[in-house]
Amino acid sequence: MKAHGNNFSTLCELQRQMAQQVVLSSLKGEIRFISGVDCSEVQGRVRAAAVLMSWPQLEELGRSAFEDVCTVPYVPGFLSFREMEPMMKALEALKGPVDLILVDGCGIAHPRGLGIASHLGVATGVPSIGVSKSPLVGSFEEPGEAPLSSSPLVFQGRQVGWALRSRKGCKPIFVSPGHLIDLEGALETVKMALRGYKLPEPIRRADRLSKLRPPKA
DNA sequence: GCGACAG
DNA sequence: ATCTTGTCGC
Ligand SMILES: [Mg+2]
Repeated sequence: MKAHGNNFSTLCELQRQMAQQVVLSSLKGEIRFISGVDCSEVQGRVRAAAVLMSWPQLEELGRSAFEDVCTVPYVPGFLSFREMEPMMKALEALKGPVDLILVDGCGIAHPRGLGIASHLGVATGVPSIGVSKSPLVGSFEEPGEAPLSSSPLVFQGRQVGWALRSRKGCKPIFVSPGHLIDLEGALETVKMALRGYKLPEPIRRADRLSKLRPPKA
C-alpha cells in the first residue's frame, strides 16, 4: 500500500474503490480484545504505537511501537498513506488477538469515505472505529455540556459520525465508523472505552507511547 | 477563485 | 503533527 509514485487522482480513485468495500453493519462476534493505535512524528521519523487491552475491563495486556524514516508528507484527506503502514507494523508486533481497533483519525467521515480507520479496517479485515480531535469534513451542532452528550456529524446530507462530549469542560471528539461496525456501535464502544479523560483509554495510551523516544540502550 | 483541511 | 511556560478553570 505504498503511496510512492502515485499522483493524487490515482490515490483518490483507490480511496473511492476501497470505500465500496467498507461494511457498516452491527458489530459481529464476541469482542474480548481491543487495540488503540496512534502515530507521531519527530525529526523526520514516524513512530506508531499500539496498545492491547481486555474488553470491556480495559486492562492493558501489551504494547508495541514501530519507528521508521518518514517519507510521505501529511496532506489532508490522505493521512492513511503516511501512517497506516507504521500502524500495521505496530499492530503485528503486539503478537496478540485483536477484535476491534480504535484509530486516532477518521473513519467514514472523510471526503471519499475512506479515512485511515476505514482504510486500516478494510486492509486488515478487523472491525475499526475512527476517533479524531477535530472534524475533517461535515457539520455538527455543539453537543450539550453534560459528559457523554452527542450530536450527529453530517456530510453531504448523511450522518457519518458523531461529535461526543467525552469529558466535562473539554471540546468534543469526533467518532465515526471505520469498518464492520455501524454508527450506533461506534458511539457506544467509544463511550465504554472512556476512563475519565478526553480520549478513549486505548488511544490515550497509544498516543503517549507514540510520543516517547525509543529507550536508549 | 477562495477558504477549509484528520495527523 | 510540532514548536513550548505559564496560566486559568474545574
Ligand atoms: Mg495521532
